[in-house]
Amino acid sequence: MIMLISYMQRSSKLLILHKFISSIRLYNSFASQLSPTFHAFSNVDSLVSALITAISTCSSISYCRALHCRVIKSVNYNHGFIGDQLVSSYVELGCTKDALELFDELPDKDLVSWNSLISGFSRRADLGICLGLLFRMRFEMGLKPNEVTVIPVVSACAGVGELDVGKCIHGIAVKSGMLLEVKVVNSLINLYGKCGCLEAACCLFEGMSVQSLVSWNSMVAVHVHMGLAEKGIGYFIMMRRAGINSDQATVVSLLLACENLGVRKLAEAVHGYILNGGLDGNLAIATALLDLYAKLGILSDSCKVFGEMINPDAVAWTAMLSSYAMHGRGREAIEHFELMIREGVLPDHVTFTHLLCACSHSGLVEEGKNYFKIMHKVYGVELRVEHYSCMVDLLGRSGHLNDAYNLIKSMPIEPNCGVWGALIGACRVRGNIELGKEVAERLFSLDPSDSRNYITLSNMYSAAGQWRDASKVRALMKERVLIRNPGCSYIEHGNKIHCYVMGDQSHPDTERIYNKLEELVRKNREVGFASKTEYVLHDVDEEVKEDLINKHSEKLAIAFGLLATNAGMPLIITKNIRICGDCHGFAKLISLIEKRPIIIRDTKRFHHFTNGLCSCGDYW
DNA sequence: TTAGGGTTAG
Repeated sequence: MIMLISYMQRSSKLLILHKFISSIRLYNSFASQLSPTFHAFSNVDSLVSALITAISTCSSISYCRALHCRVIKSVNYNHGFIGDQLVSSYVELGCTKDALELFDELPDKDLVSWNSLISGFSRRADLGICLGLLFRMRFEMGLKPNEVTVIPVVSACAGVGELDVGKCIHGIAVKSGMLLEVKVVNSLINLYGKCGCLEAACCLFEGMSVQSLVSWNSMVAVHVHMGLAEKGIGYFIMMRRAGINSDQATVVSLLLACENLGVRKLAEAVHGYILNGGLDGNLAIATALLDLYAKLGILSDSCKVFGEMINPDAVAWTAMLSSYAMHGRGREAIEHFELMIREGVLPDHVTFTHLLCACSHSGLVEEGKNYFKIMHKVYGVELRVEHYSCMVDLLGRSGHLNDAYNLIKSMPIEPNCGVWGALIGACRVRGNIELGKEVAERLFSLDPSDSRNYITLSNMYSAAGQWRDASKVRALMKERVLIRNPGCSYIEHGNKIHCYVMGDQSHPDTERIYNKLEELVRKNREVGFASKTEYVLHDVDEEVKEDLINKHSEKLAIAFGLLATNAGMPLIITKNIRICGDCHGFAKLISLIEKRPIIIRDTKRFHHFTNGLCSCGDYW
């Protein structure tokens, strides 16, 4: 209980809850907007029924207000629970203040009224309001929560990762004997799974007398969500063996598992499963598939899936926009966004995150600035911290470091690690050590455990030849027991993922790979390519530097790919960190000399190398 | 009750 109260005190949004609104709002100004069809009803019951249908399906705030006005004029809020329906629609449309004000005005609220409002705020992942309502319902009204109350509250806890609060609700559920209800257990499986307590999730699952399709789906989903794709697929197999038929939620989780594993063969198999089951018309599945193909490097397939969609929604449009952004197609991303607007689909905050990111990746500074300026004014989308991160990246990487810094200083919200991270990244690209050092200090205090901050600063010093400063940062890392993950490159071939680290000799074909690599290095030299040894961030002789750089993991993966696949076949390689500048130049030339398209994905984006050029236009 | 789009740094 103390835990719940402390959470409520932390949530400032609860202030809204305690505001008592006594006067009825003046909705009369909206009366004129009412559809004349409502005047035709002589019987009140039929009018209420028509109004309820209209309210539950209305998609605009102004129309909802107009309907509300009609309700005030003609009927009682309790008639057919029309008041509850209005409250639910206000929440769905994002008018949370209107919803809470109207809710307080409703004369006879029962358990269903409270539950439907809690459920609405749960869908908005607003745990603070959910808990506030739960308390008011329990202690002001004396109503005892039932399963329908508990499930959305648990779901909201899972949504925001509030495990401790979720555990309290779990306790309430146990005391009230709600654990016999399958849906309650399912919501708890989801809570524990999402919060990383897979053991607790499994324990609940095993303890169920009957597991429903949703219970199985939850087990697949939570494992995939935690990065354990193989285990998630394992649950899918067990589910099929238990004779449970999958549905769209299962398939979406399977697609996410494919993304997690990065295996194209598996993705194609799941795509076949989707086509066989006639599930390709499902929008959520098609969106997940589109996104998966983009993340596997096959943008043309993403475009194909998007082209076949009927009435794509904002999520589908955004997934396609993000795919263009990820592949460095800034201009196409902008065209796609403009088309989305012309088609009448409203963009949201995620759409703008990708749009700004697309501008940033392609160096479209003026376009990005313009979208940032109008996103709230024209489209009503609130500026979030991630939008600032994108803008800092856009300004900083294009060389306007001071503008980027000034933007951070002018932020009306607290800049987080993401924003400062974008700035330090730009400092590294632009070689501004002074500012980089200052930003690194901020990052060290904001999150001392993130090894990336130390590595970036150390690499900046190394690139400038300040070896002593670089080693000081490394020593600090060691002192704080922070580990650096080695850079590695992956390439899929023959139902296997082949992984290489720098200087790797573990592959059975090592000798052939190194011979091929030597040949490639020689060919590159013959056409005048000199190794960019400044990318070797170790204080060693020039000769050793050249030897080290020629054994980078992406070069080994390229050599293996050329040996293992037929002439002309594209090579798709994934890296766990950013591609190095020398390897970028190397891949460009190899794509020309060997006549091979090479696609390299680093942590987030793709570089498409064809005929000696890269899709990023060397802007990255 | 489960499921689709999330930027920025190694």
